[in-house]
Amino acid sequence: MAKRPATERGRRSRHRIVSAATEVVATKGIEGTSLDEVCNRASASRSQLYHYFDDKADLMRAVAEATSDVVLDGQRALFDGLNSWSGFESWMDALVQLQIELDGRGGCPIANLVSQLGEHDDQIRAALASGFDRWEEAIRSGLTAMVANGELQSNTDVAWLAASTLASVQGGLMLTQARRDPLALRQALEGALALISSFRIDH
Amino acid sequence: MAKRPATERGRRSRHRIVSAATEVVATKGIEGTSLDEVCNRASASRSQLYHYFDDKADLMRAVAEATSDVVLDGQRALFDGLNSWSGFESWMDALVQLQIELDGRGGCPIANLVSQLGEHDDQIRAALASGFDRWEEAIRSGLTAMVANGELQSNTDVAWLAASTLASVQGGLMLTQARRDPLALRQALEGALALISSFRIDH
DNA sequence: TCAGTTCTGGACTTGACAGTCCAGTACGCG
DNA sequence: CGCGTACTGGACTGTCAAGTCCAGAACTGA
Repeated sequence: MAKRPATERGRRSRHRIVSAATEVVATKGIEGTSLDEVCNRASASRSQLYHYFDDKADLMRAVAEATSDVVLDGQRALFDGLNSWSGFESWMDALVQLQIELDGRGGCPIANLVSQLGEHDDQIRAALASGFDRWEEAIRSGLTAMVANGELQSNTDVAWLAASTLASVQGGLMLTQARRDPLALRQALEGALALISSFRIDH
Repeated sequence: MAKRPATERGRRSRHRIVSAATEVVATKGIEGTSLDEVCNRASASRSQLYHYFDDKADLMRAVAEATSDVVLDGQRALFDGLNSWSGFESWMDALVQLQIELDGRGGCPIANLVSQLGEHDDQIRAALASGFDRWEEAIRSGLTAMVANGELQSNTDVAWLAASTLASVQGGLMLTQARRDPLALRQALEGALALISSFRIDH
């Protein structure tokens, strides 16, 4: 049975393993990740890994949560600006800019895990879905603020608009990954922005 | 070296293998697919497989092409109707309906392969990208027809609108797969439809 | 019919990986 | 200090998958 670490040293060991596994999985996928490689990268041994995790699937659950956290934490500052039109523009520009720097490689780490799981592990799927939920919630709360401060019409269906916007992000990333061309993401986000703008109030 | 089949029997054998592999990959993913299982399902032996394909990666290239074909052929009839507003509605309804029947499972088979490959095999990636290109082209050509027959404004940027629409489809499928809830796809497609409708000409 | 090619069967080799085991070391606490 | 618990090292095992090999069957065309 997997043990929660009880000491500071144990916590650090577990964290090293999860971080290493998250990195390897991000580049090689779940099935392509061997526990040997994780252990090497984490400077840990097999028994340490099996001390903290039941098996590979258990480790992958931790990886799924860590991946969601990394993706969302990386946008935290931008999320805070989503309560204005220019904040949305900044957020989307940053997403496109990142893809340009990555040369269209990688896609969305959360989405990659969803695809790789297939319909295999329901717990992991739920963890990833919760990552999407938090992402959508950040968008929705920004839109709600824009309704409140009079930038968007008061009858705007923010839940729907947030869901649709996140879908544009995800689809744009997928197409960009397939084509190695950030243009697809840009087009998708311009679409999302145009849709939001149709609810804008002119001043 | 992989041989193209020279006889009818050979063509049938090769086709059986590709079809079996495509099915297995669709449910278990690339890494989760063993050649033994493919051979069993195709009622073929290992040497048959290696007679027609260099190695697993070579087989997966064929699977990627077959997967794109299956996905696009399944929408062929609906694509033909994309030259009208109601055709778009029918197409999107069919996509949502399919996800309802599948209980939100599976996602887009092309997208799944893109994610699973990571940045591993460039030939396969290109084959999948070409699948997306054909898909986008079908949408674009429908939009172009709608401009021509006066349903959309003549200055509509159909290339952008098609790209954005396909992104909504893909993102909607991804979120639906993660959440096991077709609502996400519906919301995404309603967003895409609302964007298209903003270029509509009232009659 | 008969030679040459295409195709097929399945055993075999090799390597990699998940998971086990147990002995040993560090740490916390009385 | 010394006892018990938390943690660590790394060798070991069993399983499974990719890819090889070669003999033999089926087909083709003359």
